[in-house]
Amino acid sequence: MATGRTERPTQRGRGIPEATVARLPLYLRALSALSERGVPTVSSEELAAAAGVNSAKLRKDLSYLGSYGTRGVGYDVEYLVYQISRELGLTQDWPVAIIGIGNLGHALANYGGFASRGFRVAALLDADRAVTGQRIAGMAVRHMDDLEQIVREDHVSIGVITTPAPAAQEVCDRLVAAGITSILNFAPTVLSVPEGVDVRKVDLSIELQILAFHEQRKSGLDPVAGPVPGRPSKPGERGDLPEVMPA
Amino acid sequence: MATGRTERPTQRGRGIPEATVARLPLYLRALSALSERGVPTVSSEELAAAAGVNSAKLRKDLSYLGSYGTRGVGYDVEYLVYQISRELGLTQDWPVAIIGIGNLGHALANYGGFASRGFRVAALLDADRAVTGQRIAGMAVRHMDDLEQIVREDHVSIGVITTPAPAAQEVCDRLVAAGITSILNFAPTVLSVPEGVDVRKVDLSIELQILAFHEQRKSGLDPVAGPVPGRPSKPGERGDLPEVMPA
DNA sequence: CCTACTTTGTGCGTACGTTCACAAAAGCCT
DNA sequence: AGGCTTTTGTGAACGTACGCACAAAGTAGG
Ligand SMILES: NC(=O)c1ccc[n+]([C@@H]2O[C@H](COP(=O)([O-])OP(=O)(O)OC[C@H]3O[C@@H](n4cnc5c(N)ncnc54)[C@H](O)[C@@H]3O)[C@@H](O)[C@H]2O)c1
Ligand SMILES: NC(=O)c1ccc[n+]([C@@H]2O[C@H](COP(=O)([O-])OP(=O)(O)OC[C@H]3O[C@@H](n4cnc5c(N)ncnc54)[C@H](O)[C@@H]3O)[C@@H](O)[C@H]2O)c1
Repeated sequence: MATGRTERPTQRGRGIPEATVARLPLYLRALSALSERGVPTVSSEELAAAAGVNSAKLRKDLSYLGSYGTRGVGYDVEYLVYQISRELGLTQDWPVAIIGIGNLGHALANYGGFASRGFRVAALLDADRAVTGQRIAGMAVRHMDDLEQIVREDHVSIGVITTPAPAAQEVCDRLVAAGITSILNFAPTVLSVPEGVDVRKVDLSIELQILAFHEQRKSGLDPVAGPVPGRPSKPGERGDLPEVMPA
Repeated sequence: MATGRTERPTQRGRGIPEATVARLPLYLRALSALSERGVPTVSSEELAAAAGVNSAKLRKDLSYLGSYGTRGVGYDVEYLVYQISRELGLTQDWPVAIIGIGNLGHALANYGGFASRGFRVAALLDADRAVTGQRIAGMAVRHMDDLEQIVREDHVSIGVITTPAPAAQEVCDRLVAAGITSILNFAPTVLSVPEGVDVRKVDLSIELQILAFHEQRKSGLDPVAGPVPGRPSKPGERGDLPEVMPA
């Protein structure tokens, strides 16, 4: 999962738990599908199944938003779509800027799924003059020189970083300086940002490594005990590894 | 964060907490950078800073792997790189198949960062005959007809789904039937899989929605309270839609 | 109106994750 | 060798998350 530093001990007063916030989009998606099929109401059991979660969890999550269900009946689909959208801030428009129009930036720029939920690609930016000026998905790639102006004029508040890792921190700093307070980072680096700026990351490599970990477990063999690169080795050492044998 | 269904109550005995597993790749990346710079040892404080976590957490995480540090000194970089790699299963090769070579599949296929950690793109697959046969990154796109054979012959154990959402479950089922037990899903759908198969998802749209939620909070205004679409309302009816006015 | 049934909203026990804080271990210097 | 410094490894306290199970609230039918 791409988990970023959006975490806080959990907000005060009216705060919705972070774990819940992360699931709301899931519910919203399931509800949208129901809505399109013209389904008027849905029970927590059905909705939970569609979202792939436990129904008690779903009910608790929804209860943070308010008491929007009807006992004996379920939830009104349209009404709940609206409430969740509102809570997530999707009733307003969020202009997004994509920085680094290479392989990945290209794919994102061409991606239609963005617009669907109030996220609008407002600008594509790159530092390479061989790239700037190109038109992608009907939009000209602008040069990084124009960053500050673009952010200001288009009220961009979300930046997506798809530059190579070594450039990411620098780009991030510029985005922050330009006034952006939410960043989605695809570069495999830890970004450091001042208080008040949220960073979330999407890291393919980490996801694969987590899968590999479990895959290895499944294949029975414990973490391959093999020739170990000599321990830091003080004086004396135990040479080899644990040597766990699972029967 | 893309969080998938890799969760389990936590393994028995020798089990490493899921949260820890998710951070190991982060430590590994930081350590690799240190290793390249020729740094021989690192303290938990330094490594934690590089990975963007609390040092106590880092030490506890590492302690699950074993007692690999030296008090008063820190951790031997090379040794720790090896231990984490081994634990994650990166000392072996993981052939990966990418299914759905469109915008995103293309970008992934061209991406070099894969190979770096033992993940090898073994096959590119698509259902569209206009796509199959094309060469991408020196590799021919194969047709879905060959899926089972490819999985068998190349020992593919990890599948990456980059098809449109409506096709994802069907593709997933075929992957599972072919023997794949780890799936990374980029399509915005909940996949259902049998016990024993791990699915992790990467969902851009969810990440943006989480950012929007926090962004909205930061902009002061609570979730725009405005004229609400008439509550579900018993009998029939429900008024009209949102009509939010953000002042 | 009253009874039977459905489904929400939530209290509560449990498990999991994070952080503090410190004893114990190791190196270093005299 | 002993004392001083550094830094690990972990016990314990706290906070967050999960899911069961059930009362309360609603619908439906007579
Ligand atoms: N391609 C993938 O499938 C993939 C997958 C996972 C992660 N990533 C990560 O995403 C990032 C982009 O990957 P990619 O394959 O698109 O790389 P790429 O090299 O194709 O594209 C990077 C783009 O960023 C631009 N750039 C470089 N420095 C810049 C700067 N300082 N300011 C603005 N733009 C700058 C370059 O001109 C280039 O157009 C990398 O960090 C990569 O590790 C990519
Ligand atoms: N492009 C992005 O930046 C982006 C971002 C986030 C999520 N996604 C998601 O990733 C997925 C792919 O996006 P995309 O933009 O690459 O779409 P795309 O339409 O460009 O590519 C999809 C590819 O999948 C192939 N395909 C369709 N049905 C198939 C099947 N049954 N078996 C095998 N192959 C099949 C198609 O032939 C096509 O080549 C979508 O689910 C999308 O929502 C894309």
